[in-house]
Amino acid sequence: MLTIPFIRANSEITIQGLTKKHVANASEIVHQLIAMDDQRKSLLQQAESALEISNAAAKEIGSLMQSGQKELAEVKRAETAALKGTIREKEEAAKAAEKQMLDLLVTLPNLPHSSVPKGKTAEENEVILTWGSLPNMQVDAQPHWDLIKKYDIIDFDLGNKITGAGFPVYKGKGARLQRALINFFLDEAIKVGYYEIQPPILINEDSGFGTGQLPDKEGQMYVTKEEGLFLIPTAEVPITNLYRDVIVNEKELPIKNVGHTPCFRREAGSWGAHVRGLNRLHQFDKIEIVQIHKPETSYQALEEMSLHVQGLLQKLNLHYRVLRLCGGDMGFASALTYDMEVWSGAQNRWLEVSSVSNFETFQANRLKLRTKVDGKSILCHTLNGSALALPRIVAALLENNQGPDGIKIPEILVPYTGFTHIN
RNA sequence: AGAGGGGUGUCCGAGUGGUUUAAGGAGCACGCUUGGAAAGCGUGUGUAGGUCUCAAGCUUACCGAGGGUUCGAAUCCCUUCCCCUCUACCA
Repeated sequence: MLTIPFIRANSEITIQGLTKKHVANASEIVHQLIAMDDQRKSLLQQAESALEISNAAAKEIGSLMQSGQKELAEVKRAETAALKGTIREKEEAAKAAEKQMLDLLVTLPNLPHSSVPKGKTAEENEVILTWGSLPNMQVDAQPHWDLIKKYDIIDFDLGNKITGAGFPVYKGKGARLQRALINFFLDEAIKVGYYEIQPPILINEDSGFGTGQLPDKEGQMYVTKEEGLFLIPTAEVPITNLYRDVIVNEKELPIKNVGHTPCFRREAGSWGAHVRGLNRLHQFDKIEIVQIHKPETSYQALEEMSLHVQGLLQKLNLHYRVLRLCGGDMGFASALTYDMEVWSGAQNRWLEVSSVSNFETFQANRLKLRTKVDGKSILCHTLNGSALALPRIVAALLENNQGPDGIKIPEILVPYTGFTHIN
């Protein structure tokens, strides 16, 4: 969430930023917000000055009662009783004005970083680097949805039976490959200083608000019927919310956390030709890295996180590219996002496997996540990234490494899997 | 899940309708003292909003959260969350 003082002081920058993110009527909205804030302030002042009078009178009545001057106290009481209505009225009006303003404010996305390219669709994302080269594919190379059947390692039909579409069952070497990837990714993160967290995978409404899923995107999350808890769409939500309503000691920054969780996405309405097999699921596993920084170090951290993710892909010897997302393709809360895509040899297309973002103060403002610098409390910057999401990595590994003697496991994973081939 | 007891500032802890402007203690910071330190003494010590050119000051809210009663609520009432003890259940 953007802050009102920022918007007031930088209304032109705000309008330009929102326009880059393709918010319609940005200028109108910004001016409306400022007017609403003026209204809120004025009402608040009126309520507070009435309260001040009433507080003073109450105190006076108190001391009159104590000294036995009951009659004088009664007179005073009758006088102040009349104030009650005014106070209530003004307070309610101020609260309503504030709510109206916040309701509008929460609908605004974060402002993009200056390096974010203009553009509306995924085609306009900027490719900033490509690593490796196209895998040598045999002529009859099969897509992963055929390979998983051939080797009986991932079973969609069983998933359909026990749950529904998009909930695969991993079996035998398929299950062990999952476990190997999870441990590999966690170990690599821990090696470079991340602290492992195992969070709950159900979260409450406050947490959903804190990281920007609520209000608005509840349609993308599963909810429990009795408690109204949400199944997490990513570990970002619980791990970042660990710091909700926290003033972090400056010395503890930066904070670097990593966690593995299953992720649940309803993906309502997004099924189609390009989402076969492991390309898009309702439940999948992901290792997420989360960092909390002082403002001046967050962009350096973003680059470091991007390099960490790239290092994982290089160790797995996957041909990949890095994109800088354009204004229209970026997430709601992000100021700058890099997407990593791996080449899927049999589908002949790039698959997004990671998204690394700096949210600057956007989440921190919702979370009330602050630190103190020179005695003043300031909002922290939050960042996160997938390092990595499993299904599309599995898809690419299966497709790119298939051969006559089965699927070759990348060397670095063999100590984790305990086998060299799936066959 | 049932019965009972709780939730107060950085921490401990007092406080059941009116100088509470949240006592007292500890911690922390600064100062005095000291050869240096400790002890001692003194001062300060939260968050958010408003007012203000800045600062100071003034002011409003905050005693788990939300609502209510009252001229006045940490204190009374309602709702809700969390913690502890016992019982039940369970991995």
